[in-house]
Amino acid sequence: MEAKESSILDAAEKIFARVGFDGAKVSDIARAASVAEGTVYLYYKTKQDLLAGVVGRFWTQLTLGAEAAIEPDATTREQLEQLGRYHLNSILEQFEVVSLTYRARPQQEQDLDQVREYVRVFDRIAQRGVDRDQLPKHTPIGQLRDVFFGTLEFSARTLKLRERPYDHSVVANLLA
Amino acid sequence: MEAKESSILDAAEKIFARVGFDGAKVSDIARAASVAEGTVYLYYKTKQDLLAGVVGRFWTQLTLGAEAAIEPDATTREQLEQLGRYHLNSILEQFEVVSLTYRARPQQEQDLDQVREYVRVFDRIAQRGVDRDQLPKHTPIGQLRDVFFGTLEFSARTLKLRERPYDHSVVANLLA
DNA sequence: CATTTAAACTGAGTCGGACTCAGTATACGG
DNA sequence: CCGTATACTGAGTCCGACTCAGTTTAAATG
Repeated sequence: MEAKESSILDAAEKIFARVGFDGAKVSDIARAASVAEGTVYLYYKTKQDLLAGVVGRFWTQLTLGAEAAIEPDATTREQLEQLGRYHLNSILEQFEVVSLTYRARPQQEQDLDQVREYVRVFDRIAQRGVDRDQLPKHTPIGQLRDVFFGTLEFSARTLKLRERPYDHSVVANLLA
Repeated sequence: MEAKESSILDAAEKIFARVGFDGAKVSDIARAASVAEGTVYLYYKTKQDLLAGVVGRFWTQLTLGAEAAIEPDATTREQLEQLGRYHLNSILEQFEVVSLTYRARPQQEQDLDQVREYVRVFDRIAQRGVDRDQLPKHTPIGQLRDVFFGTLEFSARTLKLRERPYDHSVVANLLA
């Protein structure tokens, strides 16, 4: 990815986050990226495509951050707590960008590949937990994953909508 | 709500569900409702407003259905299973309409009032469970609610995106 | 009933913003 | 340098959300 393209993505992310997908004009994004409107369309076929680019990059970076936040030598339980805290903190801090994910096209497989990649971080921790007998032999990892991310995502939305301060006990309680 | 208005909502729901919010033209919705385009705007200020109408009605009906699906004399545990099954079945069956909820404006308080009303069905069951000693005295109902709906919502998305058949064990396992 | 007045409805026209593409600038090999 | 390809530009096109002057329907009054 060359400089011009990520400059477009930067501008798009900033403006989408500020005024939302519908409120953003491609012409404004182009100006913020110091580029002509037509240039945006050289890199992204449509505005919707540009959104997919922003969202994809975000989740890719989140995956990298998550992997960095997990201590390889910690117990499975500790690792899950680390991931949970990292996840909740991240989506609360960057709630506007996360919200843009809902505007991606779920029927377009490719649009959500990076989200799947991110979710696999959980799967790897859990699988390793089973392998080294820190989780029961037949733990239903898929269902556990749904509980984990589902709860955190729903909690985050609730917290944001109510403007309540973040209750740090959520992660700890969830694992109990 | 007079006949013309619900005819507009019916048409909008059908077309939004089929082609999505962006793919739907107000003129098509108007024709499907046997009404002029301008008439739609007498009832709803904007297309976004029309969406809020569709989504609001959906959740209101879901609340009624949920209340009907719960046996007043059952144990708390049974009631939660009933609600869980009803919820998961409903959102899987009407996934397209549920998805429209994500296009509502979360910052507009009023847009999500009916969703909050629906969620309160859970709170009432849990509160009653505490009152009649079927749940521990200091059960954190709010967090339990996040786990409950969060997990089901995330599971439903996972199931839909993977086109897997619905695994009925999710609800049972969740409560265990 | 006829008549006035208000309310509901209509759809051709306006307007804004996503997207196009003919033309211009820049890079690069010979 | 020149020729050619590649990157970029932004004025113009097109489409669909939204408006509003005009028309129809309904209600109120005598």
